[in-house]
Amino acid sequence: MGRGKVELKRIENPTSRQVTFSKRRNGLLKKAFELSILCDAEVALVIFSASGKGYQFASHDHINRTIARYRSEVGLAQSIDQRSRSVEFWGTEIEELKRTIDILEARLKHSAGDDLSTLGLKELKQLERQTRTAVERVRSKMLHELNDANVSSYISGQTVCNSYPGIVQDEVDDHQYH
Amino acid sequence: MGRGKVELKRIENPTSRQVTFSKRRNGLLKKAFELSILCDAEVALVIFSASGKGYQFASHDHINRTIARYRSEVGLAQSIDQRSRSVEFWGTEIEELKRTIDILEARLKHSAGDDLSTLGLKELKQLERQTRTAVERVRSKMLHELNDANVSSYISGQTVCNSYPGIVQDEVDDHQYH
DNA sequence: ACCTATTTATAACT
DNA sequence: TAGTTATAAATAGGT
Repeated sequence: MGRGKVELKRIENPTSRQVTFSKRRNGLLKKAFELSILCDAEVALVIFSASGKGYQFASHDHINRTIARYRSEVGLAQSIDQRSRSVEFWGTEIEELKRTIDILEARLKHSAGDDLSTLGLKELKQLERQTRTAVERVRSKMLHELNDANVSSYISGQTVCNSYPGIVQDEVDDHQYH
Repeated sequence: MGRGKVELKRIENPTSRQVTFSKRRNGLLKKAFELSILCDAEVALVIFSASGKGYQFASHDHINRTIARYRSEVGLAQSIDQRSRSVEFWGTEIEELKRTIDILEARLKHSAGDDLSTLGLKELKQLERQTRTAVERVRSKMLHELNDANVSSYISGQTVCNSYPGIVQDEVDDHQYH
């Protein structure tokens, strides 16, 4: 893409190699981000320039952890074995994991409508939409489950229809579907 | 790029999401490869589809090793070496934290109505109740926020009260909150 | 860094 | 799932 076609080999001119690196690196990072959003995919990307400078993108926390470990391994030219046994290394790893857990737990509470006091109106609106969609999806899934499990049964067909408005109280029928 | 512009959000239609994933994944892998050749850069790219299928590119062997390690961590099998190393010094703490994170992430998805295929009817019922309650709570909280912000406004009071009774079907009123 | 002529990537369609 | 095509996006070369 550009004024001229370029053949797939190392660019010899150091200046244009650097320029191209900078441009394409940004393009690649952008596309990695887009893929993760558009397709709900998990993407991890690590780039090191020839001069050793590093760049990264990670769509998920647990990939971030992996990348962090990678960077610490490569960056600090220390034996993996030594480093992996150090308190420092595993300590920070544990801290990161705990922080991730805190964040996830907070988000889970919010999703259940708990602990909303810290949220602003904008977040509440977003959450309202999310929870509303969730209810619909769950109900739709339940409906399909019930239909799949009782294609020919008139009684359970009734159950399905009846259960739609008041879903909470008919746990008694559970055994029929397990 | 294409017949139409596309906005940066998860593609809802599963078919086109899958098609887009396939195309963009290939594009990303190709560009990662090109960057590594043209600019003599070190590039590692890991992609997991939402359904869990993995793809990767790595320009150098030692990144390959990192990726292999990552895959073994994320995948079901974990190398004996890794397990013994972490267990040797830190017991199962990290593994437990990771397991906790996996569980929380799964529950978070469920709370958003995603990834319901693994759930049984009983869990779906429970989830339905939870999400239904969540919507109510979020709406109630929004109501208070709005009232706090518009103490003297009769209109906003009306708006909120009307939205309460019918949770699923009154999307029509949404614009009043957005 | 900014500018555009071109090449590439890809969204919609088949 | 694999082609085709019109269009959006990336970017090579130049300023």
